[in-house]
Parts: sequence; structure tokens; C-alpha cells
Amino acid sequence: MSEHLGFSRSTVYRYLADLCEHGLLAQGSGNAFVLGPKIFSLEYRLRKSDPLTLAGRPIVQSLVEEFGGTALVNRLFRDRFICVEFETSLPEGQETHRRGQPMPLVRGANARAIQAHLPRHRLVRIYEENAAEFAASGLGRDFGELQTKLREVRAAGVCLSDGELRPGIVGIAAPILVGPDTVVGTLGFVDRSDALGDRRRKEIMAQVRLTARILSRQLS
Amino acid sequence: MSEHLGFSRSTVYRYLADLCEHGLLAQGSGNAFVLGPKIFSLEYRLRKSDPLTLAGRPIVQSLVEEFGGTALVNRLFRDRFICVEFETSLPEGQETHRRGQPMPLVRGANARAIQAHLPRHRLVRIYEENAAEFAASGLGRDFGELQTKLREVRAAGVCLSDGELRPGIVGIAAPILVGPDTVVGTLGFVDRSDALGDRRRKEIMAQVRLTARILSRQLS
DNA sequence: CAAGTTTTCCCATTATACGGGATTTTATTA
DNA sequence: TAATAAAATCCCGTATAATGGGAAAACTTG
Repeated sequence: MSEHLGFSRSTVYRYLADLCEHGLLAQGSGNAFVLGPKIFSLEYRLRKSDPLTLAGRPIVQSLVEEFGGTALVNRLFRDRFICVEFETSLPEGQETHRRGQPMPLVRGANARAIQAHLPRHRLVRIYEENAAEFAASGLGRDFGELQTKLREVRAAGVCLSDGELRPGIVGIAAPILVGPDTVVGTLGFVDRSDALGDRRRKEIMAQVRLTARILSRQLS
Repeated sequence: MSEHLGFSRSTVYRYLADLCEHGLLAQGSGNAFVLGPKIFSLEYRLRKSDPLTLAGRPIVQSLVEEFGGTALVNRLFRDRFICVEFETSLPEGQETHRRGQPMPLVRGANARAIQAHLPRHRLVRIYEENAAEFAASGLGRDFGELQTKLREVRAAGVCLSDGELRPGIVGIAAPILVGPDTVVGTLGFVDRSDALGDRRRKEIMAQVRLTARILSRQLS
């Protein structure tokens, strides 16, 4: 560790002792270190206090009860986009998503829902940093084209992607907004393409759009 | 904040900026600060890597499927004792326990299961720090009496408490051990007293004991 | 039990975090 | 919209606290 971090051995010992002392690390079996109890308690606090997580839980549960598949709430931080709540009807271990997982900001329905409501300068930044990926995935060979597509998404209030992130998987997502038009996250739904007929997709899109709007209102 | 923490205003601004920078805090709506995205991703890592959590999940699920009620895995850290995995058949919001919640080390079945396998000096310390509570709850007016009781628990490999922590609630717990006799946590089961007849209790105790032993072996 | 290894402890040095104050930005009111 | 007040950010010299070297202690291993 000392080598890897570029600190002297004494310093590494002290660091480890301090981190353990404060519960951020813990000595696991053998001579291994694992993340400590503080992580659990911080997550517990977060879960109990974060309004998005709190309000999102019953919603994702209801969606999955109604339509099967997987439903998730994702939260946008300054630069990261993370799944903060999810529910699935899939058997244990087969989930495609999980709490805490980083979500892509470029491709997929959830990314699109975010992009559509991002202030221009933030969108530009994302576009520039990932120009190659945008071009490769077809949507937006230039920035103008992207904007046109996003304007549609914005008008619709919900968006669908089929096989854009993973082949054979459909994603449906709607933005969660606070205030007039500030996006703080998305409500997403995911299922296998062949499990969802055209009629079903429309139905789910309508529901996701509505529930995301309810969530938005609860937070405002 | 500056007043409360005893730091100058500049320092507090810098702290907040740094913490946000690293994702430990995030600026919430308004001028509030909330725990940041790093908490989610750390918890995610922990969940994916911690063997106790990993191995515990299917077990608590199966127990609840079989017997209803609530099942939990608790992990003992140096000084803290925390629920790291739980499953319940109770409707949302009515759970008595949750992931991340600190568990008591003095009273209740889980506490007893830990105490019974703690090295002497650690038990002494806990006893001394909480002598009043031990005495008040009847078990162990002196250290000798406590030891006698714990010896029984240890022999049985499982223990039951009725209304010891919360009136009308039964707890059943067995220690999770690695190596010859090092306790790292407990497997617990909780339900309403009136929902469990004598026969049922015996049945569950046997199962909890067995599954805790399986868990122990998986970890060793 | 001795040789080797790991861990802890201590202290002088240096680097970096701190707070005061200047500067910029945001909010408030007339 | 301008003027005033308040809040937030930035900058830099000083002082404090983190660092690494090395000695001592504890633990492994042959």
C-alpha cells in the first residue's frame, strides 16, 4: 500500500489506524481491510433522509407490481448519475441494475431524459467530453441534431430506447424535476424487448411519465 | 456551521467544497447539503464484496419465505454492531429493523449470541460500561451470573428472547463464527410473540442455528 | 530460543491547513 | 434600476499538524 500510494510505511499504518478508528475501514478476516461500519450507517442516514429515495421507493415498487420488469430511480449529482432505488421482478442475481450503480449519461433512455432537461452549458460539456460515443451510437452526429432530438423528448415528457444500451433490452424513462425545470434525476423502467408489445410499451410510457410527474410535484 | 464546528468561515467553505468535490456531500435543493454520491457507491462496493452480506442475503430471504416475520444478518465491528442485511414479510414502513441500523450489544437475543462468544476481556468491557442496564434487565446482577447464562447459550448454539428488547416481540439469534470460535456477527429472526407458538419457536430455533452454522462454514 | 519480519511509537522537520481580510457575487430594498 | 447589505469566494502569511526516518516493541518462523 505504501508503495502504491507513495506514502511512507509509518504514514500508511497511521492512516489505516485512523480510518479504522472512525469506522470507515475495518480489519476483515486475515490481514485484509474492508469498508467499515460507517459506510452502512451513512447509507442508512441517506436512505432515511433523502427525499428522492424516500418518495421513490413506493413508486418503483408499485410499477413493478403492475408491469413486472425492473423499475429504478436515478439521481443526478454534479457529475455522476447513480441509481438510488430499484425494484425488480427478476430472480435474485439476475438484475441488470442495482442501488449505487453508476448510470451512463450518454446512451439509453435515462440518459436522454436527463439530457433533455439539462441547462445548455452542461449538455455541451457532456457532448464534448463524449463526442465519439454520441456519434457512434447514431444519435447526434453534430450538436444541432442532438438538440432537435432532445426537444422532442422534452415535449413528450418520456422517452424509450430499444437495445441502445444492451441488445434486446428496452428502457423507458421520464425526468424528475424540481422547481420550474431543474432536473434532479429520472424514473426508469427496464424489461426485455420481446416481453413488451407495442401496446404495452405505450401503456408503460404513459405511467412512467405520470408517476415521474407525481414524484416531481412531491419534491417541489 | 462555522460556529458549531469551531472553524472559521473560510475553512468551512473550503471543507464543504472539498467534500462536494469528492462526492461525499452534495448541494441539495435550496442551500442544504446532503450526503453525496460517494456514499452510494461505497455502499455498493461493500455490498458486492463483503462476504457476510453476500452469503447472508439468500439465507435471510429463505428464512422469511419459510417462516414469515423478519430475518437479519448483523455484523460485529470492533465496537459497533450493525444490521447488514435484512428481509421481512411485513408491509413497507412497518419494519422494526433495517439495513445499517445499529443493534444493541446488551439486551436481546442477538446481543446474547454475540456475548456468548466474545473473548473474556471484550465481554468484561461491555459489562462494565453497561453494568446498570445489565442489572436492570434482570440478566446478570453480577458478572458471574451473566457468565453462567452465557455458557448455556453457547452450549445451545442459539438463543431466544421474549419481550426483552420490545414488549410482545420475540427474537431468535445464533452466532456466525469464523475459525474455531471467533464471532463476526449473528443471524437473527424476529416476530410478534403471539404469532409464534411453542412448537414453532423450537422449529425456528433449530433452523436459525443450522443456517448460522452453514453461514459460518461458508466464511471459514 | 534466536533471527527475521511486522507493527508501533516518538520526534524533528516540512508541508499544508487555517483564519483574516480583500474581492467578487448574490440578495434586498427603495 | 441603482444603492446598499449580505453572503460567498479567493488569496496569502503564519502556525499547526501531518509526515517520514529510525528506534523500540511485538509477533512469526525455522
